[in-house]
Amino acid sequence: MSNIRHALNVKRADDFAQWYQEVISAADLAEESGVRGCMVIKPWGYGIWERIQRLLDDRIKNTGHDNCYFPIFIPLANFEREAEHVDGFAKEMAVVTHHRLIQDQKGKLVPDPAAKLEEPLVVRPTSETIIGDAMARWVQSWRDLPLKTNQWANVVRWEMRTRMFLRTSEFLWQEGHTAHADAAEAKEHTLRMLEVYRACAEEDLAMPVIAGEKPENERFPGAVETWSIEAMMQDGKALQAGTSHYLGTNFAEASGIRYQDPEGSQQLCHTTSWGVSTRMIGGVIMTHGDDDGLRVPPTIAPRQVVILPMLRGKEGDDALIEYCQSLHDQLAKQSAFGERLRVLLDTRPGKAAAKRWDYVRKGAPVIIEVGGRDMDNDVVSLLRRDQMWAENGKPDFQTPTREEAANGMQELLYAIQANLFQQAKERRDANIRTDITDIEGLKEHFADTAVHPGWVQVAWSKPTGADLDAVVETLKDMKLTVRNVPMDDTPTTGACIFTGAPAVERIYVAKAY
RNA sequence: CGGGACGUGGCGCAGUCUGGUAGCGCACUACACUGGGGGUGUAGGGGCCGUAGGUUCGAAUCCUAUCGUCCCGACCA
Repeated sequence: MSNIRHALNVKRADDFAQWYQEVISAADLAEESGVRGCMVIKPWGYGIWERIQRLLDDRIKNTGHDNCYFPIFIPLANFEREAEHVDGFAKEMAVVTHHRLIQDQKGKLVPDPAAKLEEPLVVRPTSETIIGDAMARWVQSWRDLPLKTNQWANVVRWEMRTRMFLRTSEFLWQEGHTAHADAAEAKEHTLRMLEVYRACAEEDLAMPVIAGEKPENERFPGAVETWSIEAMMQDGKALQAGTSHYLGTNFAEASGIRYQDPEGSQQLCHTTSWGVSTRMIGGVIMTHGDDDGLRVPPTIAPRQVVILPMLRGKEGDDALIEYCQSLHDQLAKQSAFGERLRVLLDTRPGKAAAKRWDYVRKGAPVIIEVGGRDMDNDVVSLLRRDQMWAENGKPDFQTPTREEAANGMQELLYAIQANLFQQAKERRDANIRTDITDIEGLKEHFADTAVHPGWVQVAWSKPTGADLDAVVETLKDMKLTVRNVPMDDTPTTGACIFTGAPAVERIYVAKAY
């Protein structure tokens, strides 16, 4: 046990925040950019994002959406139209005020006063307003509805405190925007996209989530309802991994999105918006990472299988590479999860044993090392990243024949995917308490640092306004937040843990990212 | 944005208090040895010490400003 020499210097149990950063650098996912709050996403990290994009984009297309692209700059006046929206975002906006630079007396480049924009442009923090404008043009008749669009884009929110992938000033995301004829259809669509996110998180990212409705205080600025998927990280904190909003007619009114109904009268559209971002990658790290680095689920791994020939820089290398190449080709012809296998044969000079640890840290699901002796016996040495340590504290290499390795790969990848999900789900379920019925109990539970705090689901009366503010304040003192009310929540009885009034539903309470 | 810490070769650090012009480990390069495993040895390459001013004969070291990073808080779809 303790004689295992892990690939990272920091252990999750010792310092989770530092471990998180260590994984990002050790797995070569991203690095600092020198620009406050902005990061450089490196090939392995971006490769994971591309995988998520591909899989989610398919799901979005399959639910009837087409991709568009809207400008990164939004006229200030345009942004001003929805009051709550402005309140929510005004304090974190990047603003463009000039369109030219000139050199001052000292030779420094400064904005040219003569090139000041008459109306400043804001860098989009989200695109409801500018897409609303387009929708107002595109929608005339009830026959134009529903209008279902999506865009993949970057957005900017001037964050006070940033953390790689979890909260950066600039981040990449997908934002869907739809317009519907009535509330029922729009609400139904909001939930449909929430379900798409749930499926994407659980099936593609192997990250179990709770899908549910956000309480009033956590709503998106300008939304009537906000729904989310919440994932539990290994330190017990909750991560909001995706949101879906029913916007009512708020943005339709602001942008004039109207249609003529079959009877000939003008009606306001009901709109929705929903998004997931590169934050998902932070979720993958904190869901699947271990003391040896990242573990990437096969569905989103840029490379699912890495083959490392044990080269010696001598004659014999060529035959070994040929042997590995044939394994590579055999694997690359196969499929799993409805796609061709992604296999890397790494023939760069260097020791296989040394390179192995790079891929362990990156979390490649399957690592295959092949030496001369393997070749002679027509076998390979195969390491499963999701269960890589043997009893003796050494990497647990299996030695199937080349045929067995090739023929069993699809099944192996399915098994790894399932195992990662299972591990995460068991850990989450083991860390949810549902038996706490008073504030004191809540305090005790979260004060005891010896116990993994996780989440607590409590009965509550769904307070609003000032009553809700009081609840939020109470929780804040304990560094807790209300997360969401799960969709499959059954009617509850008893008293609200906060107000004492009759409870109407059960909500998750947790520390959060 | 408030409090704290920090910024020295790719990474991790020492040197800063007591100014004299840069060092260690890992990584990297070459060669040799080794050869089922993150190996060993020898020899090398790489840094105007975040940036800009200032004090001084002389600044990584002292002063000022500024940029960036981390932690705590406030804030946050």
